[in-house]
Amino acid sequence: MNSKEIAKIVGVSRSTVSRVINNYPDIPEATREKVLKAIRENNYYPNSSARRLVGMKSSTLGVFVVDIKDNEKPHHVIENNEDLLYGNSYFSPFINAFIDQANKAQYYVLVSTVYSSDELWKIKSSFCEKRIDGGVIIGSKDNEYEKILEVIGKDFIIAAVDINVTEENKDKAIYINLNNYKGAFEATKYLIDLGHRDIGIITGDITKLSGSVRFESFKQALLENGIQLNEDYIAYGDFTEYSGYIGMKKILKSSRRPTAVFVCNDTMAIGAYKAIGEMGLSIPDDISVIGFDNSQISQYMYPPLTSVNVSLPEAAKLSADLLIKSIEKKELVPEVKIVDTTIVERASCKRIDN
Amino acid sequence: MNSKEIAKIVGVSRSTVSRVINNYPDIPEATREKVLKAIRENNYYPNSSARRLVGMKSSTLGVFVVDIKDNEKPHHVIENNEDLLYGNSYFSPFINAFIDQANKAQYYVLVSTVYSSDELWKIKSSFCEKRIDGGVIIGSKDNEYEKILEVIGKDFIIAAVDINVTEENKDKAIYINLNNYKGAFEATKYLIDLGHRDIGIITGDITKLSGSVRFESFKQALLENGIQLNEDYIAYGDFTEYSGYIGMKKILKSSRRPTAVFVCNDTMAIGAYKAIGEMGLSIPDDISVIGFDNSQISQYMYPPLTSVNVSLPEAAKLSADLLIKSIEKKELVPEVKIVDTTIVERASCKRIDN
DNA sequence: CTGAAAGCGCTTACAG
DNA sequence: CTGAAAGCGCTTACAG
Repeated sequence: MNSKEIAKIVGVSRSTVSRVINNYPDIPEATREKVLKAIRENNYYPNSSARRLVGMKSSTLGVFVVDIKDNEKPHHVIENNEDLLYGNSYFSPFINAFIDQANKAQYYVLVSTVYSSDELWKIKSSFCEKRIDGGVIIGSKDNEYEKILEVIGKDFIIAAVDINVTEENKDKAIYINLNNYKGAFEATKYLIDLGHRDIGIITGDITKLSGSVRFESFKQALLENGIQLNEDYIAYGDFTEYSGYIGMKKILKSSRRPTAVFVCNDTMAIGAYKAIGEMGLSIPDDISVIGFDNSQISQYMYPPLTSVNVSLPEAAKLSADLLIKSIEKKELVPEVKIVDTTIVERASCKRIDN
Repeated sequence: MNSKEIAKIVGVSRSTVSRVINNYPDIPEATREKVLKAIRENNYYPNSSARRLVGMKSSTLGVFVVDIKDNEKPHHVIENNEDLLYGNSYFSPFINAFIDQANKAQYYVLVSTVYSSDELWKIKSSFCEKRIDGGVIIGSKDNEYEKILEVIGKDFIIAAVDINVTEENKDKAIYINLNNYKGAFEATKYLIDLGHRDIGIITGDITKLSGSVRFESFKQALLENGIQLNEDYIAYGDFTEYSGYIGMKKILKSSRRPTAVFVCNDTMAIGAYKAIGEMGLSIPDDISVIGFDNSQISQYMYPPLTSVNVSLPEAAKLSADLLIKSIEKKELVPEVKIVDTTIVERASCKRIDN
């Protein structure tokens, strides 16, 4: 079944069929009705490839989940480790919300994963083969993102999440950033307000924007509150559960233990909990812990983890909306959006007296 | 940049360019090299729509996540409830593994969500508009699936997860089922072997295959072990956290409490844990709990939940592989595959003396 | 081994 | 208001 057959059935030309499908004005109601009826009765769906070929939009958005691990790490702590995306639930809320928002606007969503530099071609080919009208990149480090930008050129409608915006790149994409600075600052302030002075940190991957900003903000918050940062209280992690475990072990070995630790994401907090448990310490009595991301798991941890909520679903909806806005406008509308953060208090932090 | 331009640059015809792209034999190595070089240097990517239009495959697989809720339910227990897919992490491992497997075979993946019967068109149009070469449906109830089958006709390559295979439908799709019977049987047997005789159940949505089978299997296991099923110990849930909460409350009101409960999925177990906590009871000392799905959260619950593992990633990989097999063969190869289950022991069940 | 030509199914100026 | 025709970018018999 194609438009020609529909045309024959109704007794009009393909042009007319096309016009009613595309909602042209100036078509007599009677004709429109007849065509629509034939379409319905014959179960006709216009071929999407043919439409694209003549320059219509594909009504498809891409989401590229970049999760490149250059150096393999041991994962003793992780049970059931599958080591790939499906072992990492961090991106799922984003992907799911993005699909949902796109679908609402009648767009389809192509999802691709990039696990190594060799797979960057997936992003390029999706754009160059004209499979998508626009796409969002999430999970990439700044340097990877620069490489991607080079590769796909500047003629595409593209959005990036959690990427450092510079003079150089600011006109080349839509940027959705998380208010990491405020979130980390408030998390630190929260611990200080609870009376803590000996505060540690397990950082994220500081080659990612969210990793470096959370760390800087933590230091700034201590500084502004006249608190000395103890080098022993710093552990450099990489956002994985295992690094949280190792990091907390390291911190707990300090001659004088901190009374609170800011763990830069919830996944590392899981590892940190294990380390604390193994040392026979208890949360929050012996040590307070605050996480970041407010991931699904945080509410089920024991004790439930106080965490900084950054709404990935909100970031996803923003990405989809802005991408679609640019697509309908037929050109990239560069923009920078910041998704806000709030602290979700649970039971992992305790007030202490000095 | 198109194939014509490449042809001009190299000094051959478009036919020849096309032949090298599609790896035709009988092309002199010299010609092949020259064409490849021009393609590389000019950053040429064949237009996917044009290729599809002449009958090539789209190299795209669809995954349709069906999550239709006919009647809205209260969700008091759920914090941060967004009520949509991204509030439901159950499907994520499947989606992610499916994408991964498809990408490995050089296929793209289109993901769509269906939250109400009105949105069933998404499935139909993806197929009929020729956006995908094949697709898998997950999360649908048997009756919804039948409706989908009707709608999309029988000319497409389609797979379905967790659907009852009948004489009627068995030739119309590829079926990937979970070994719910064995899993539920072993879970029940596990409790019995631990010495439990007063065993309750919170069922899943028994209009879904996995819901009804797990329940039937539970009853059968009790029967074969000469244990009487107490009506007070049955709570009918629907796989949601809230129904687990309500279900456990109901069961705990029995004049004589059961010593163990089989909760038909982990999400409901979360609710059940809360109910048990609120009654001032402790797991597993006062009551043993076993879940189903071995979801990511189960290992972080307190105490960690013993659960039946069904590998959704494995089901996903199977779906992708079989779909691709049919596509390459250019016709549906109906098949039924069963994904196996195993019990993952953690700390929520205890041996008791009779 | 290779080119000219047809054709996939659509949309959109163009002309009336 | 509407039809005939061109053209989107590819692949594939067909003929040589």
